[in-house]
Amino acid sequence: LKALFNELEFRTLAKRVFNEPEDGQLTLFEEPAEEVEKAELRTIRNTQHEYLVADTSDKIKEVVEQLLQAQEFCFDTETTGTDANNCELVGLSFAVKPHHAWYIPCPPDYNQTLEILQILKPAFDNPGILKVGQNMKFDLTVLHYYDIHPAGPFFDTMLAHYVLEPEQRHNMDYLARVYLNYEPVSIESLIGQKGGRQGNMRDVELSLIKEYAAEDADITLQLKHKLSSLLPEAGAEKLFNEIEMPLMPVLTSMEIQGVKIDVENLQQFSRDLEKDLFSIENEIYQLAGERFNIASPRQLGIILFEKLKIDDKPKLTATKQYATGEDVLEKLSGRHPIVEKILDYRELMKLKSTYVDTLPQMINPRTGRIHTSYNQAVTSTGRLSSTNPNLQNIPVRTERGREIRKAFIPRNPDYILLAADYSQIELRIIAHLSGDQAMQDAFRFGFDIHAATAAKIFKVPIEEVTREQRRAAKSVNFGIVYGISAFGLSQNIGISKKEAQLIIDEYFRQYPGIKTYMEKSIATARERGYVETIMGRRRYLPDINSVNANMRGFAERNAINAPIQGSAADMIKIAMINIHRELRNRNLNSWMVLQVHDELVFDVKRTEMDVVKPLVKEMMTNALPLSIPVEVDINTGENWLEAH
DNA sequence: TTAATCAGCGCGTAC
DNA sequence: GTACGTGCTGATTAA
Repeated sequence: LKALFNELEFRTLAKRVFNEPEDGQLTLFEEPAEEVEKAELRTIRNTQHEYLVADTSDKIKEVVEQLLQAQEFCFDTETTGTDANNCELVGLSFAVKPHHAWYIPCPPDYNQTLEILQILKPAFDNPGILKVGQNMKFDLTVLHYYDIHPAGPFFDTMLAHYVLEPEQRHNMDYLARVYLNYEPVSIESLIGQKGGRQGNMRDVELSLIKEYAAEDADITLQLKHKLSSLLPEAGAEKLFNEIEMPLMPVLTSMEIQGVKIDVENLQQFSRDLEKDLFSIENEIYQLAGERFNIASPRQLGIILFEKLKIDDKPKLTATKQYATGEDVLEKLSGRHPIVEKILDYRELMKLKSTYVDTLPQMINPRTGRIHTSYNQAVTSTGRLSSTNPNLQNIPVRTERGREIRKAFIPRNPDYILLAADYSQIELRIIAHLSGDQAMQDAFRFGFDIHAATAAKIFKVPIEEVTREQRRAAKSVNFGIVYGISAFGLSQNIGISKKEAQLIIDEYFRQYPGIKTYMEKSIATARERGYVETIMGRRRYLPDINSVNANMRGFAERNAINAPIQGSAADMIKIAMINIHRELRNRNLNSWMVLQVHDELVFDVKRTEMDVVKPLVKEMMTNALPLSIPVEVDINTGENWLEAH
């Protein structure tokens, strides 16, 4: 089993950026500094507390009485693993006031645990009580399998901190150190270090697990009080209460539903890929004159650039290896027939190892479906992310890649998939935020925006735009969304930096409002230290005044990109909340199952399609009205590709 | 000494 | 611009 603390450990090391302006407290997370700080942190050993075990039905009833009298209670689940859709409940902890908490152990016998939870149910069901927790999606999912479906309102400390400090980390241990100067009992002290044969919560002695679990509920409740007082001054209350908190149970539902996969189809595809890979592999060995590991960039680089010498001044990577990325190989594809074979090999290998062979292994034995995990507190812009597996990067671009989308199917023959996606949402948001007349007109007239842009920057009538011109214009529009640099654009469409700059200059002449808006975004970041989305989601940009031009440039592109990408995220989140509410209020048997940034996928009961399709379209279109039209493309199909 | 594990990196997928 | 996963590789840790 993996360490349970992974449940809350979301950020990669590389993502840690510590630029806390106010008090500098947050700089204590470099490992050595952490050791120094440890001495000053309070712990369970030097902090007064009363943590009680409730292990009889009478004692549990007493707990419920206390919960029902409270305005809010905090709860936490202890489980046998980190996969909420496939683990067992080991115990629950509750807190209603600081330094006091109860722990209720749950036996391995499912029915006995069900009985315990039935006693607790009135507290969970009561909509007059605020339920507090840390990463509550996990707990709600676990409880779902025990027939407990807690009613809101909710307060998730992880999400509260996410709206306050989106770039920081949000796990409980971190929050406890920063906001309470407290270091909680580590999970490792209970179940051992991560790497080796880590133990199981089920096997931890009651007295130990009680202290750990009760402390979690206690600390989380204390954090709630700190964080809730910080929300108003950060202008984050509305975002928290009207978007992130209501979205949390929606994501819980989506994860629980999961999506069905056509395993036979994938297995056949895997055999096809294997055959093709085998022959490509042998062709490569023939052309190279020797066998080597094609999947090793290092070995491949040596073959291409030292043995075959297909380039006399090969590009190098950060670590001085030969660069063999797709863009590099693409440029060399005329030099030697091996290059195209390598590109083919790469594509097929990627599909096979990342998707075709992996997805079937991710099927949950309990449900027979795939349950991704949406992370609601990881991106600095407000987007969601998806892991285990990541269902937000399923291929769509290439012919063979699209085969994988065909394997996403409805749950049973009574169902059909519905996919709805926003058309050009980020460009529309720029048009809205900037007020640029020309771009607004293009959307109001319903033009193909890339063709319209091409017509403008190449000064030709829109009907005479060539495919090449449209392609270039599309890249420029993409670049605009990302906070364009001449370098980035030149890389993208394979022209010189100078030519790219000319195109950008012309773009800004044609869309002057866009240029002004970008300058304004950067100015705002300089003045206030942050930029924000339509819903007031902030992104702090401490590097905006950096003396380092690279860092400053990066911050400036973020100042442009964050409100755009983030406002699109706000919009689809609002749509998701509204759609989910309507589907459930009407007791429909159709379900939202996937979100891919600008797209929602539903598993729809065929008999309900007449209701669901217009509902989805309406709710997405009007989630966050803009000064220009919002368009939603919507389709149905027997698989995700067909519906797309 | 050897085997297992970890972490960083190159790469490639999505929007 | 925002993410996540896989495989390779060299370094570190455990047996």
